[in-house]
Order: sequence, then structure tokens, then C-alpha cells
Amino acid sequence: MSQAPFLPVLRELACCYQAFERLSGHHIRQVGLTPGQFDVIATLGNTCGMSCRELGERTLITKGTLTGVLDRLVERGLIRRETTPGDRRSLTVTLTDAGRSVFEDVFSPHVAYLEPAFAQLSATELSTIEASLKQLRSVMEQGFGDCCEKLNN
Amino acid sequence: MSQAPFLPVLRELACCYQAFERLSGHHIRQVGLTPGQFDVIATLGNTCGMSCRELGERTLITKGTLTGVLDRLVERGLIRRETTPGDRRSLTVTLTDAGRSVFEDVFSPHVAYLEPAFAQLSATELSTIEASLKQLRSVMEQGFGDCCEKLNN
DNA sequence: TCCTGATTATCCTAGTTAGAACTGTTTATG
DNA sequence: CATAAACAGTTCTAACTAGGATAATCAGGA
Repeated sequence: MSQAPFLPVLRELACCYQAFERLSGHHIRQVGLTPGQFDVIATLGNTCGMSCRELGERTLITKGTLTGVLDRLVERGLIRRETTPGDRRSLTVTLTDAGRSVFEDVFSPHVAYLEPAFAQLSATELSTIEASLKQLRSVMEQGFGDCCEKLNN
Repeated sequence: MSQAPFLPVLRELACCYQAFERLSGHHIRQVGLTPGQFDVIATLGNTCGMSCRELGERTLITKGTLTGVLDRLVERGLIRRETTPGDRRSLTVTLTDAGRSVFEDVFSPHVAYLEPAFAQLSATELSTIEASLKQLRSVMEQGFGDCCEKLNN
């Protein structure tokens, strides 16, 4: 067990992420959105729309899921799917007026809701944490790359 | 935007967790388990069983989900649900012989699979990362507590 | 041009998720 | 001792998840 000193780090990562989901999700659901829907609306806010592919990359929602999330947002009249001129494979997703209004009603309040918790951390502490996360992600992504590479050789 | 310097941290946390899920889950699925099932088996390994409540706490799987995960493991003959002497509400979950054998076949190889990625990090770096995660989790859990408290006052 | 290969989005399956409502059991209190 | 509160696990619903298969479209090379 002590031969794998990284296991506690992974466990802590999982706990940490769950704590975030609980904290953030709690507020998001109160305003009638799911975390995924909020993510899409927050990403589309202040843009003039983007393709599903780009939306998937920015929101961290996988392609298969995204279709369903977008379906529900269309049903609720918050977004629109439009054909992209010049590429008939692609769709451009944009906020409707209603969607833009939800964005404005929800995004800033959500940041304000999170604010007090993070006010306890200094700028230095925040950057240490961010650097730690980046480092951790980097080794894991590299590890995943290496393992996929092996499969193709 | 720059008024909320913690947003990049949260984004990085989400990315980091997803990278972990991809890296770890990729291997787990190859051996025919889901991440949740692996989590249960790894937690039960080398123990003499525990209640659903304790299992839920240790694996970070919520109780509602746990029922289904356990159902599938019972179907596959990897675990057993036994009545707990002295408390008829509670069930004790233990690995069957088949389950124990899966544990042995899968746990160490999984740690070995992850090893090379983490070998890049020094012990010092690992503890910095762990401390960062703990700090981040702490402020978020506290934030969640504060917000729930408000609801009751 | 034709054709192969890559890209875009959707569909499908099995499984997981949170949250809330519910049953049965235990414990504490009046 | 009765009963209210707390607790253990299951059930339910709507949604999300990865991964793989599919259909339509686009781009490059023979």
C-alpha cells in the first residue's frame, strides 16, 4: 500500500471533485437547471454561438451526452440549432433571447454564491492549487496517451 | 471575469478529474468492470465486509446508486449481502471467493498501470498536490455547510 | 472524377448520478 | 411503555456518462 503513495492523492481528487459538484450543483438545481445545462448556457453566454464539437470541448460534456442536453435546452426554448453555412455536417448552437436572459439571471449569482467560500483563499494559495491541478492533470493525460499509443503498436 | 480568480481553478479541477476518470476507467473497463464496481471490490478487498452505509462513505458512491451497483455484483457472483447480527436494518456486504479472486487479479495490476504516470512526480510534489486538494475541498465543504445552514434559519 | 479516410452529429446500450419518497427497524424521550 | 426521531436500505425519476455504431458530409489523392 505504502508502495503507491499516489493513491491518497487520487482519493482526495475524487473527494474534492464531489465536494465541488455538491456545492455548485446544489445552487444550480435550485434555479431549475442541471449542471450540464448550466455549463452549456454559461459557455454560450457572450458568444455568437459555436458548433457542437466546440461546445463539447469547452464544456467537458461528451458528444453522446451533448445531444440530449441540447435537446432539452431546445425544448425549453433556451437555445437554437442552426445550420452552419459552408458545412452541412455542422450545426451552430446559439442562445435564444430567453436563453440569454437565463444566462444573465443565473451566471453572476452563481459566481457570487461561490465567492464566500473562495474568499478564504489568498491569491497565492489559489495559484498553488491551480498549479498542482495542472501538474496532476498533465501526468495523467500523458499516461493515458502512452497507454493508447501502446495499443496501436 | 477577473473578479472571480477561482473560476480557472474550478475548471482545472473538472478537467483534472475527467483526466483521471479517463485514465483509470479505461483500464478498469478493459477488465470488464465499471469504475463503481471496481471501487466497491477494491474497498471490500482485505476486509471482512461492511455495511452499505460504510461502503457508500468509503467509495463515494451515493446510497441510491449503491443498491444498483451491488445488485449487479451479486448477479455476477462477486459479492454477498448478509444480515448483520444485532441490527436487522443493516446488511453486511462481503466478497465471495470469486470476488476475492477478481480483487487479486485486478487491484495490483491497476495500481501498476497507474504507476508509470505518477513516477514522474517526486514525493514532495505529491504532497504539495495532496495538500492543495485538501485545502480546496475544505473551503468548498465549508461553503456547502454554510449554505445549508442558511436554509434552516 | 472516384474513392478512401476523416469529420460532424446522432443513436444506442448499460450503467451511474442526485435527490426525494418510502419501508422497516432501532433508539431516545416523555 | 409508547411514541417520536433517527437510521439503513430500497425504489423511483430525470438526467448524465462512456463507448461504440451509424449516417451524412467533406477533403485529399490516384
